[in-house]
Amino acid sequence: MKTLKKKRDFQRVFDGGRFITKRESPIKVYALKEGTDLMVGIMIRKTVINAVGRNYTKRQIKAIFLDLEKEGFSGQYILMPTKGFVKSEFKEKKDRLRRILQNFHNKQNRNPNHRKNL
RNA sequence: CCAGAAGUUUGAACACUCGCAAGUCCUUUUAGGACUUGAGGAAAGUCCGGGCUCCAUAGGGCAAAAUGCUUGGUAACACCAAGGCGGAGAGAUCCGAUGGAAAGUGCAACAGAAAGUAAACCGCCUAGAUUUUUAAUUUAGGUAAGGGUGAAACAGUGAGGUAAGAGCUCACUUAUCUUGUGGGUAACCAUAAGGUACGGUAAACCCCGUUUGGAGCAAGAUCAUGCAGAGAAGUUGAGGCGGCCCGCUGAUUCUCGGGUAGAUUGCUUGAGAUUUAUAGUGAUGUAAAUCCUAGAUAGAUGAGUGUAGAUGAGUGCGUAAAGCACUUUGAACAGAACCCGGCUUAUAGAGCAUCUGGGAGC
RNA sequence: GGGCUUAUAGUGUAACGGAUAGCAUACCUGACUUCGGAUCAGUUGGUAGGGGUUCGAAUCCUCUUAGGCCUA
Repeated sequence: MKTLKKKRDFQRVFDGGRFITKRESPIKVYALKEGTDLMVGIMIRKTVINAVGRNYTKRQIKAIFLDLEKEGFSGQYILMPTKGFVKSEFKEKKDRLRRILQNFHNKQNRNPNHRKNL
């Protein structure tokens, strides 16, 4: 797992990718299916929580994505957590993120077949 | 035992799995392995003061700003200690931007007669006039003792004195000034004599004393990468010393357009830490020994699970308190970014030692 | 890193240290109307939070909180 650091990395994801979560979801995820590596960028607003909390969520998300990498996920993601996500438990966070990524991957794999059938 | 006051220390343990940064070593070679180390008392706010770097070795004047009892401490301070004075409290103790109002200017709503070189509303007294004549009205004076207003009204009490009164006089008291004496380094305190009764506000302007050159690690130094030049001013002094003038310096500077934006250093050995001795009421100083203890760069220093578990809540036993058992909950404020000394603000809980008042027992 | 500045009713704004903190609009109540709007009458609601100076503070000083702007 690697982290997105430079401004141009973020810009590339924003240009090529799209939102894969619903509007009322507590965490917003921007995704781009590209390459075999798993890359994550994290954006937390200053108004959401103080510096200690921001670092804490960042570490938790890193730990979650390390596990997800072992399960075989790939792609480039930008995460934007809100207050609801930050205050939830570790297990909730992990389940939610895994579900989001699974949905995204299933759609990516299914869509070409779907078109052929039509 | 209850109620308070003030100080200081600490501020989340163990095991397993996975993972981050720096350094050292090893293997193989630019990846992997082993070992060691890795966030606070406030790292925060950025409110003061310094170090360090560049600009004159940081110079003079004006302006501006800060500060304001005394002595000491310190690299320095708007910090700290001890003391003086004033205020709060029954006390331990706490609070104080605490120089000058007799250099000048201003301000004081409402109320009140009057808010400052003054003042007569009611009242008191004297004289005259009129009338309804031991009284009332009115005119001219005297009067700050009494009333009422206000946050604040030119000293308080008593006696004498007087037409009535008044520091007008006297005694004691209060405040303050001058001089002397004694104590204290000093702020100041005590006391004697003589004078005075001169209001408040400077966190209003102001006056007086003291202090302050500017910029900030994106300071500054070095190496790479990249591009395209054009115009204007300038040794008859551009620009700089970021408020202005003097003074100093002495060749580049400005505008438009184009281009690159990576790395090294500064960077952690320091007004350092710990222990002991010693000087001092204390802040703090001195000496010796030992130790080296984060240096990231969108920002590392951890994540999960389990054990144990402060505290809170509930239930049961118990007359009640204390206590015991079971269930559940599962730990405050907060993240270094050049470095130090303070201040301020946030902070669950735990420990240590001290003082005051009250109650009960011996 | 270094400076400056703001906070007044739901909203937009006034206010010399002395007011019961003003004005507009919105909200609410009543009248008018068959009903609604417009109109008329009336009510509610506020100095960002602590502490100090002063007889008296929205105003002066100071700390905190939340914004905004300039600059390197």
